[in-house]
This record gives sequence, C-alpha cells and structure tokens, in this order.
Amino acid sequence: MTATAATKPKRIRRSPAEARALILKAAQTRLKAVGPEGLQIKEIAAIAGVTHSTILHHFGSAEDLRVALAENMVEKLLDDILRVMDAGETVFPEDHSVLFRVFEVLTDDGNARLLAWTMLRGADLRAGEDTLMALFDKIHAGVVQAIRAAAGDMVVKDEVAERQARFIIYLVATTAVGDGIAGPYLARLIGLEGTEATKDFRDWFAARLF
Amino acid sequence: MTATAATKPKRIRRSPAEARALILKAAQTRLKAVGPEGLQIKEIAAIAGVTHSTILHHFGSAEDLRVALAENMVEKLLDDILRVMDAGETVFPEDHSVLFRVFEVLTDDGNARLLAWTMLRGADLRAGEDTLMALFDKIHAGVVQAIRAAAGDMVVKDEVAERQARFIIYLVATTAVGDGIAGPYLARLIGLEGTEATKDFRDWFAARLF
DNA sequence: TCATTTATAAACAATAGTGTCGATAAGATA
DNA sequence: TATCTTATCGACACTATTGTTTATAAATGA
Repeated sequence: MTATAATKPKRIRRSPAEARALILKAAQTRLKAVGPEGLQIKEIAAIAGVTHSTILHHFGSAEDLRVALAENMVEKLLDDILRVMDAGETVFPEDHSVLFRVFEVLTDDGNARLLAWTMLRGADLRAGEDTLMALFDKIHAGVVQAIRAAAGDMVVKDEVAERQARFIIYLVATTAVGDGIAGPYLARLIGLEGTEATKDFRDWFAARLF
Repeated sequence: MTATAATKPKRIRRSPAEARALILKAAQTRLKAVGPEGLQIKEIAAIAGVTHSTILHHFGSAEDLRVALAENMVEKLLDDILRVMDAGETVFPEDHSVLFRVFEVLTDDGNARLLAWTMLRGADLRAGEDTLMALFDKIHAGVVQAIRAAAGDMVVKDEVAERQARFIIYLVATTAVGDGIAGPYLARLIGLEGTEATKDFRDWFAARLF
C-alpha cells in the first residue's frame, strides 16, 4: 500500500499438473537445502509461492506430498543414470568415466541424500519398476561384458560372470550411496579430506573392481 | 489403588551416567524398532520408564539427545570393531569376522540409518574427537598390518600401505552405510535377496579388499 | 454474457512435540 | 540426625505443523 501502488498481485491459476510440478520442485529444493526435517508444507508453499492449503488441495496431505516427492525423485535419478550409461561407449575396466559419473550423479548432485531420505522413510519405491528393471539390465549386461574383457584369455562361466556382475553393481551402488551421505564425515574421521583424496579413492576403487 | 495395594512405586534415582546410558539404550531400542523418525523424547522416555522432562534434564534438548545417540553409536562401533580385532588372532585377509561385524552393527541394528538421518539433518558430529581418533588410529594400524600380511614377500612402502589402509577403511565404512540404508531395496532390484546372497556378497567383498 | 468448475487463499481449529517451572524425594555429606 | 544437592516427576505453556472451512477469482464452456 505504498505510494508506488503495485499492481494488485493477481491470483495465478495453474493446471493441476503444473501446480503439482511447481510444488514438487519447491519441495526438492527445500529438501536439498535443509534436509528431511525441512519438509513442512508451509515452508514448501512459501518457496513455491502458494499457500499451504493449496498444497493440501493438490496432494491431499503433507505425507502424501512426501510420498509423491520420493517417487518423483527416484524417477528423475534413474533418468540421470540411464543417460550416463547411454553416453559412455567405452567399457569399464580401462575407462573409469562411467563409474565416476555414477558417483557424480549420486554424490555431487546431492541425489544420494534424496535417495537416502526416500529409503529412510521406508517408502516402497514401486513407482517406475519397469524403468528400473530396464536400467538394471543394461548395466548388468555392460558389467558382464567388462568382466570378460578384464578376464582376457581366461574362461569365465556365464553363471560366475553374471553373479559377479551383480556383486559389483551392488558394491558400487551401496558405496556411492554411503559416500554421498556420510562421505564428508567419514573422510574427515579417516583423514581423506579434499578433492584430491576423493579422486584418488575413486580411482583406487575403480581399479579394484574387476 | 486396588485392593492388592501395590507398594508405592518408588522413585528411582540414578547417577547422571546411569541415567544417560539408560535413556540412550531406550533410544537405540526405539530406533531399531521404528527408525529415526520415531525418536521423540516422549516415546523414548516411555521405553526408558522415565518422563520426558528427565531426558531434557540430562541432555538439554531433544536434538542434543539425537546427536548424542549418533555419537555414542559411532564410538561404540569403533570400540566394538577394535575388540573384534583384538580378539581375532588371525589377521584380516583370511578372517572376515571383523568386516562382518561392521556390517552387522551398521546394518542390522539400524545404526546406518541413524547415521544417515543425522547427516541429512546437517548435524555435525564431532569427528575429530580424541576418543574417536585414538580408536581410529588403532584400527588403522591393524589394517596396515593386514596389508603387509597380504603382501607377503613383496615390499610395501610405509606411505603406500598407510594410504591404502585409509582407502580400505573408507570403502568398508561407506559400503556398510550404503548397505544399511539402501541394502534391502538394492538387493531386491539387483537380484541378491536372501541371507545367503548377503553372506556371499560380504565374503566376496572381504576377499577383494586386500 | 452467464453459469459452472475449481485452483487459490485466508482465517480458524486441532494436535503433537518441545520445553519450562515448581515440587518432591532419594542419596550424599556433615 | 539434619542439611544440601539434584534426579525425578507432574502439570502447564508454547510453538510448529497439519488439517478444515468458507470465500473468492480465474478459467472453461454454453
């Protein structure tokens, strides 16, 4: 109500899809910024520029919003990783780039924290099951191939290679998640601080996989 | 106030140390049962058999209790590992018991989830604490020794061995944390379900460490 | 233009979780 | 025994968060 009478802030009316997307994005921003305890609908609403009752209108409840956020989050993460897999044409053993990208996506972008949050709340991530399976199959095939490449002349039974591939994938995934969450703390405790040490570790880890 | 007039429930007065230990144990129980989100002081107080104001008296605030719980967990974990190391007359490469213990404590007791939860909330655990450092140094020394044992006749520079020991410890820690958080989900996705597969993976992992 | 739908908002109600305060009793100490 | 300290408790207060209700305004279609 100052002299420079601002044009009356018009009420923006979005489509439900738009509104949900807007709110989810705000929620993700908030989650990345302050962690899971910052996920109150009022705070999220403030970021999105709406009132908290608008959120309730679109998602039903605060908890439902969180579930939706978790699902949305996993979908996006899988997309990211899938793109990384598709982009790398070189095979694993010699080239660490794919592994590095996985770490990047999970750790450096804060995705591991979001993923961890979804895991911690025990939400069942059935959403995108098909996508997940497709992704996993691609990765698995690539790793099996890498195992054979690393084996050179030695004969490796199909069973053995496939099982080992599962182990490797599981190891990389758990390590990346753990690294993304507790990395800074553990690095400090163990004396591996700094980007140099981080890179060294990842190289060491990659070289040891096959 | 029934006919069978029970002896008036006397008020138990504990030493601060005892009280804190009692409360921390109750918190641990609660954590294991319902996860980090169930860590409200009233619930914990009910388990411990005290009132929530008693908790506030001893820990200052609910948040401080949670931090104390996480710190206590890390310390116990290191202590525990150290004991296993001291107990085992065999060194790492052949004996996987130490590694298994780490996974057990972090994964099976829900401690990884607590750690992750604490991290996600941005609470900084004092990682440089003297007690922790002392414990860590011992563990580190043990791992260095194991590296040399694994190397056999080959000469390993001190620098190299010590650095590699840090890598190994970091890898085990991050993997165990990631396993504790995302393990069940990832195992299902990757096709490594069941205690048998879990054990196989941990053996495979241990065998590959040195 | 009018009617209908519904996304948005503001005010209110309800509850849960944390923290405060004063009183009491269990040990410790003299 | 008498006194002091403080661990414990119970009741209350406060705040944050969620959820409800009613009203309004922005689209949509007739």
